Amino acid sequence: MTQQLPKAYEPSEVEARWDAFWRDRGYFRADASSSKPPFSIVLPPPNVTGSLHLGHALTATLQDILTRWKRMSGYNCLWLPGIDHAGIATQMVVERELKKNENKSRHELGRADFLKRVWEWKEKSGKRIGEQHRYLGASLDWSRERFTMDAGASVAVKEAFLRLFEDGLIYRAYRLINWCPQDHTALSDLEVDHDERQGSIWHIAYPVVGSAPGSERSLVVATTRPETMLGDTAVAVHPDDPRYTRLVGKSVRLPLTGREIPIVADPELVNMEFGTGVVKVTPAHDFNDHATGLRHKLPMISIFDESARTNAEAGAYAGLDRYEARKRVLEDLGAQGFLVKEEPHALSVAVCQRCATVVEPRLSMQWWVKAQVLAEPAIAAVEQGKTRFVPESWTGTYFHWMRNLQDWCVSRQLWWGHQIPAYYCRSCSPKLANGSVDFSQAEAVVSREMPSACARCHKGDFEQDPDVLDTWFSSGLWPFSTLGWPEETPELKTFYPTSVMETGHDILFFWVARMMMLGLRMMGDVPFRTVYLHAMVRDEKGEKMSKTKGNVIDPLDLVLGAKAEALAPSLRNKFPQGMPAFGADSLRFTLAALTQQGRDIKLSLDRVGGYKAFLNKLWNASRFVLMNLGDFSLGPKPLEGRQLTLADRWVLSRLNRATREAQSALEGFKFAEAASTLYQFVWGELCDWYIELSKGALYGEDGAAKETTRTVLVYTLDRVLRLLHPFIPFVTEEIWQKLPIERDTESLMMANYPGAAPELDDPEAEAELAPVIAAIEGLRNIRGESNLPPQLKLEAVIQTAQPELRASLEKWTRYLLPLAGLSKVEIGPPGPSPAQSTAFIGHGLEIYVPLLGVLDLAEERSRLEKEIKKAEGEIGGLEKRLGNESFVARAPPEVVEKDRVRLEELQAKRGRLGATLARIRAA
RNA sequence: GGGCGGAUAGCUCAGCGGUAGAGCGUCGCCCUUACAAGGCGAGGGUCACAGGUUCGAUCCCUGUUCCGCCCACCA
Repeated sequence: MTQQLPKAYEPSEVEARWDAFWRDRGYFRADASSSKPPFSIVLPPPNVTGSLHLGHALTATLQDILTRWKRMSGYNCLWLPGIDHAGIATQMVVERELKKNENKSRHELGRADFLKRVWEWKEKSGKRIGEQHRYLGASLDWSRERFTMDAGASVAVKEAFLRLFEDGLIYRAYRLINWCPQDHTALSDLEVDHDERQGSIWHIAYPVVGSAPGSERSLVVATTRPETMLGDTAVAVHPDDPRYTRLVGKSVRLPLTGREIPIVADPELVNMEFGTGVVKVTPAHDFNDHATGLRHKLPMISIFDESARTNAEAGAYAGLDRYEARKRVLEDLGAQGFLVKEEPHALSVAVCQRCATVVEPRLSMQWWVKAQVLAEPAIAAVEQGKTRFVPESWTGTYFHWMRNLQDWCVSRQLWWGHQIPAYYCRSCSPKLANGSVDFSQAEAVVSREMPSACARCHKGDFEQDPDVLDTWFSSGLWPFSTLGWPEETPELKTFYPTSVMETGHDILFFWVARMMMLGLRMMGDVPFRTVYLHAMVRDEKGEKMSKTKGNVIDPLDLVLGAKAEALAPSLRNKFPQGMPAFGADSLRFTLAALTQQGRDIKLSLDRVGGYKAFLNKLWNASRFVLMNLGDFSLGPKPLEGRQLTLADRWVLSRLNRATREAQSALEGFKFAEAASTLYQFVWGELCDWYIELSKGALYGEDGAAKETTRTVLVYTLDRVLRLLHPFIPFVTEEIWQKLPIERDTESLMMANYPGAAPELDDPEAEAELAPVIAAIEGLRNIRGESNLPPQLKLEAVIQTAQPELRASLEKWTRYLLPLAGLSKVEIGPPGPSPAQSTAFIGHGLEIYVPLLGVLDLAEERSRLEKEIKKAEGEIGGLEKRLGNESFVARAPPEVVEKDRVRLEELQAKRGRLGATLARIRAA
């Protein structure tokens, strides 16, 4: 006896079981020595900062769909999990915790103890991230889980750094960098956001030295940062500006300090049209000014310390926060008559991506990667099609960025991260006043390990560079460091280049581009064949999810449900009773169904609910099948030699089409299309039609017909479960386990993914069933429109001029009668319609139902009038088009013919409806 | 200042040169022996706007307006 299913689908009950089942049997594990074709994806390692959000759920869903699909298709699949140490982000989180819980700073703890805390945090957070992935059903190979700071990654990082250094692609330089005064570290250009703000622009008069007293001439500069004037070392004008050419080479006296600075001509910095055409030059605190300073060999005066407080260079203004300094400078400028005016001014300020503090450009010694050199092969590889982007539109963005690369600042003044493998001799390096090594002046020795002896002084007392590497340096090595590089492992051989890099488009530059550059450099080949970039998940209104907006949805709340008080405010409104448990499958199916290319995903909770209903539908269809099987079981080659009935042939043909479409959608990364094809088949064809059509045979006498129906039902359901498994692994496994079929594997996830079988395509069957479906729908329309209860059996007359339609209807009354709720049907060629009947005309059929005194005449009249009006509207359109000579002459003949036929049909329809209406009126 | 998306039914979205589709929501009728998380039926759209190409445009082209994102050193 077949196992039965509970009446309603309960995701939490079902989903809890399968992850452990799969893992215990080792199904998620890849095999580096397998002879199957490889398919590999490395999971973009989530940051250890916290728990997963919906973006991660989308990542996991899409990658799991690909992996499960490929695994079922005979590939040796590696989907490799890992987590990222996320340098600055994690350090900040732990610092904040430390402050909150113990009211201590990291400096009070010291580097070693602080790092111990971060590692503790990493353990906890990493564990949670793993659990969350398991709740989502992600079939990751946990035996290969990695961390960007584990021993293997450290070896890889050192190796890569060393190689780049030896090749001259990593160097140290004293330059202007983005500095976060809050986090006290350098930032790369990418780690800086630009924020539009309303500020002011101030005009300040700088007196020209040597102009006649009394008629003293001034140059008026415009600036949004007046406090930086303390570090000005020139003013610049355009060489072609007639207003100022005479003054070039002279000097101005800096207000407040009285320092004399030159007037220089610079066509790059100065735009004559803008402001007064005079620009103050502060080479130590502005990128443009810095370049200008280099061009003119100007002194560079840093007036801020690491917290952006003014230092001794600021003279009387020393020791102030930069904004306080601005206030004081402006006050004094005003008091002394140098301030010409202040105007409101919209400006874009650079802020730290992590803490939103306004970034201060700062001169400092940092490590750099020569990005342009690495970019060349990365550009070429994409040009040559070795790696392609999906959607393709990202290719242009990639090229644009790659072709305009500046050198990459990779050193960070943090504690959490890979410490730079550079060492400084304590004996012969320059020292600071306090006796410690002055790293900014000392010469670095780059080495895998601490050197044993100094080449210069032969002593062996070294200190490692205290800085760490940008977190993206280690993640840039991820596709090969996780496979054992720099060792030549079997994994590397089998799985590199990886098949697909699936990630959010927000980290195209941060990560994808860096992997391309470093992969090509270190491995000599691209890190992945295809880059699929998905959209950002937003809330239903299209707003970015953020804690401050209170619209964050925790994926696990959707999966497991949550109490109202645990929800973000905007969700609490929607679910005052708490969030129901939709289950991982519902969430996964929703995310897949909403994944279009190049767009934001607005997560509609109603659609999550809708797809949960779909799972329930699938569940109940399966229940129906299982409860009607008796002791049936499906053997090998089940369809061979079967006398298939029309409905059987029809559903197999439709299944075949769905199979083909789902396959090709997946091949093109069209997740939504694949999901919706399968959805439509299951609900709209299998459930709505085949199951209904099968009931006659199923409830009838035992025998070959019943056996065949059972065969087709189980066969179709088995196929559907396989097709759907990559999308909704839990519920499909649960059902599949109960199917009475012969299996060559214990689990659906290891079963074969179905391919289309051309012999199942059956257009004749589809054509033959079409009039039956049309007749049923026509009769349902009459019943629905006339509010006739379903129990009321009707008698109908169906007339059609087409003999093949008549033949089909006559042959398949066994489908027509029960599904249309008829007690009797009369089928014939067009003739006089029955007296006092209502009509439905369409698809070549004229359907009449005698009124029998049960129908409301007025209602029937209005229904018929409405139908006639609709037909007439369409007739009008068609007549106009067919009356247009150029349409008839130029449109393809088949289009014209189609319209002619359609017009005739409609005219006939109008005629018949009109006649029917007249008879009702006459009654 | 460049670049990329988007604008289709009340909401979330498909469609992308030949009569506008789905889910949810709405309105009827049904607790029909898989499913009321359901069945059947219905209503609901000048496909942002203006031009152009075409026999024909929601779909192609141009421009405009909004929305979102990315890049850029505009004092």
